[in-house]
Amino acid sequence: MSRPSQAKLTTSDHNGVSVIQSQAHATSSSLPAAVAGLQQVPQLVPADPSTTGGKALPPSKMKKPPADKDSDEYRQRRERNNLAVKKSRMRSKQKAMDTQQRVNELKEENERLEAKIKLLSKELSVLKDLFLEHAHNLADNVQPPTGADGSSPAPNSTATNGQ
Amino acid sequence: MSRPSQAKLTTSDHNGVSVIQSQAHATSSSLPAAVAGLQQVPQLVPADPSTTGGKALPPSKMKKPPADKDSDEYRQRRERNNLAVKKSRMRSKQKAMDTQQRVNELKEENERLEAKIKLLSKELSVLKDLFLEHAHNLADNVQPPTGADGSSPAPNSTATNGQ
DNA sequence: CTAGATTGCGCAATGC
DNA sequence: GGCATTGCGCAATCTA
Repeated sequence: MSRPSQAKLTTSDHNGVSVIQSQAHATSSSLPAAVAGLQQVPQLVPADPSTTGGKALPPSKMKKPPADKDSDEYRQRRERNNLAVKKSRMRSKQKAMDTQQRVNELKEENERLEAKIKLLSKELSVLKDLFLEHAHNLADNVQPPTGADGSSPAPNSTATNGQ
Repeated sequence: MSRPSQAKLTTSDHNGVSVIQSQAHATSSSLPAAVAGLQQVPQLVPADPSTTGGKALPPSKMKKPPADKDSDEYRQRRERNNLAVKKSRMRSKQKAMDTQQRVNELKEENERLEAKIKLLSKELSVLKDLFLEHAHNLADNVQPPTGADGSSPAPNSTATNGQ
């Protein structure tokens, strides 16, 4: 033993062990040649396969051998996983950046649209004013100083604007 | 010696060593009581401080002691860092989610704006049509079957639409 | 210089 | 059985 490994009260139920690493994670592989001593692998595995119960092992319920650290298989799996992890993380980061970019684009577009709205609104108001003026002119022309007739004044319409 | 630690050709110049861990990263601390044997710490540090050159060590250029694994200080630092890391990652994730949210909001707003533009455009076209109609009516009224007068027709204005 | 914040990386559990 | 994701710890670096 080397560490107390006190009871874990946290939700984290990881294993909490690591050993040496340091290898070139290239596709190639330079396996360790010779290592002297030092190999604390909690080797708490059964001896023979029949320990599982001798049955046909339905859903397969057995303790996994703590992954033989020196196994060739193990190193291979690790390397593959490391690669996958790197890939996944890169994509994740890329996605984040893309999202950020999207935000910027959308913001720009928004401004564009708002500007257009402003312009259209202005145009509309101008046209409406023209209309009103016209109406007044008409009213003044149609009812010249001929006399006082009880005709109702020009009907105005000023309710066409909705937020 | 414990591990080959082969020459690192990769850009990564990490250290590449880890040992056992597993501790509750709570604010409290339950220090390890007793640990037996097992302590492979590559203790390749100078003996006395004068090794640095005996000078006043300007930019301070000395190899860091590989962090005594069992040191109390060490564990404390690690724990703090682990906490910081967790915090940082949480914030990072949160930020990512916020950004995503922002995208959704902006998209909605965009649709809203586009709808408004559509509406305004329609209103505008209606008004313009009304105008044209009016102009025609005027033309028909101002120039009744009285004869051919060389008056220029109603000045139309149809160039007010941008983009 | 000390301490937290970031970041790259490997490990292991788990999802698919 | 294999890649993809994800939480986590370590160490180097950045930053305050």
